[in-house]
Amino acid sequence: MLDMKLIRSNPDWYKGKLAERNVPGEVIDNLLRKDSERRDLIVKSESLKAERNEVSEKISQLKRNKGNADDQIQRMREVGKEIKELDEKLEGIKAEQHDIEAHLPNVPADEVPVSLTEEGAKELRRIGEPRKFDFTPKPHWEIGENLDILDFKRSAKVSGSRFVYYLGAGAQLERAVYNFYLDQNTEVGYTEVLPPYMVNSDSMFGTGQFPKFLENKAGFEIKDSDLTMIPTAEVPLVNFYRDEVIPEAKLPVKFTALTPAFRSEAGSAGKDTRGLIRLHQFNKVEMVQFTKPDESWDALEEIIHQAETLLQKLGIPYHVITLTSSDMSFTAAETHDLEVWMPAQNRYREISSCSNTLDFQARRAHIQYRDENGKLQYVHTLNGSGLAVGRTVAAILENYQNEDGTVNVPEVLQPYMHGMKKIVKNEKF
RNA sequence: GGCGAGUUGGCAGAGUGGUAAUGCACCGGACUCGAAAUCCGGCGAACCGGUUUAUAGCCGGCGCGCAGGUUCAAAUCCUGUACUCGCCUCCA
Repeated sequence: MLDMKLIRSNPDWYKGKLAERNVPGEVIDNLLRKDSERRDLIVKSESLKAERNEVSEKISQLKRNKGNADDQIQRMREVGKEIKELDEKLEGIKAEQHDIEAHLPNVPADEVPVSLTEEGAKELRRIGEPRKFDFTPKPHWEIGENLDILDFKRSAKVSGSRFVYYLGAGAQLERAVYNFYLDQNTEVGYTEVLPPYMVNSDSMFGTGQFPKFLENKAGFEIKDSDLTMIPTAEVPLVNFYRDEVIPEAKLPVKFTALTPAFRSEAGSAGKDTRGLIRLHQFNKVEMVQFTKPDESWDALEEIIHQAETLLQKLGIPYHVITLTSSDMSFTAAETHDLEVWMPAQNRYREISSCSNTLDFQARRAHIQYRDENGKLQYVHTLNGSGLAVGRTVAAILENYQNEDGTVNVPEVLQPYMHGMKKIVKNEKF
């Protein structure tokens, strides 16, 4: 949520910035109109309420002295009616204003490339040489199916498209990857969390998924309940402190969690229909930080660095890009994606998204801290994948494949695989 | 799933229709070399609006889990709902 007071005092600046994210200027004009209408109503209603309080006090005195207050009561009956009418109108305007505010995305930071499409993302650096193959590298789903460590046919039967069974060494590899990630993240100061996988709609609003998520049918809501399957661990991690004041001494708070992420992938029909890239359910290790306002940009660098370290230890080539103003998630002020090299597709694919939301989520979720002057301030929240697990497995299968169809296990994962150095065909299934 | 109790300021805790006691804590002052104790005064949360250069001050609104209702007036009455605790039932 953006600060209404700031929009009120710098409307043109906000119009310009939000135009970079495809928000028409009329939306801001409309918002300002609602805002001033709302405040007019407040003034009217509150002055009547002040009068009512005053007269009620008199009525109370008269009654105590056994006087007659019929005139005043008659008058207050009218005033009461007027107040009710004004307040009903006010509620309507408030709801309309809130609806507009709830749909306004965060303002892009200065470094963000301005573009109304995803074209124009800035490449910051490229790390690791893509391997030269002396055979044609296979896509990961072929490798996985040939080795009998991935089964997309049976998942389709049991659940539908965009699900998968990992089997044997495949399941073990997935587990090795996320255990490696969790160990690495906790080693640099993140507290491991195992959060709920379903959250209520206040939480979904707090991190900025709702209301748009509902309109786009992007998530999986549980019928006849207020619960939604989490689309990312960011939701339960950030909302951990919703409606709370975090003691200053605790900041920065750093959480990491492994959770499944559930996404409907509405609107991506036909895209990445095969393999592990785009599933309704996938595992992800997430990092979340709560910081003081002046520390969040450093924290973003720290998160990206940690995500990069993971890929470097795995030995997978990647690059880091800055997303364009309109490609960022709704809540982000700036987002850097890590994309890993996928030999079979001959391109980089997203494996991590690291964002600073500044106080955008903190405002929605009411997460504050008390500064050295005792004043309440919104914290800044950040999130970054560290990393997507399924996509990591896909990247390992493709980058570490051998001509005979086997796959080498990256060295750092071998201890997590009971020393297994190579994945060979599993005949059991 | 059933029954019962609870939800009031940082904490504790009164208040069953007349507009939020009190204690601890906290802040200011007195006393003191200083502190403790004592005394005096203040403060009670966030939040919203008006005034203002001001996130200062002042004024007002709101405020007793949340949402409605009754009333001139609601922490108090009514309805719904969330959460917490206890007992029962069920269950990995």
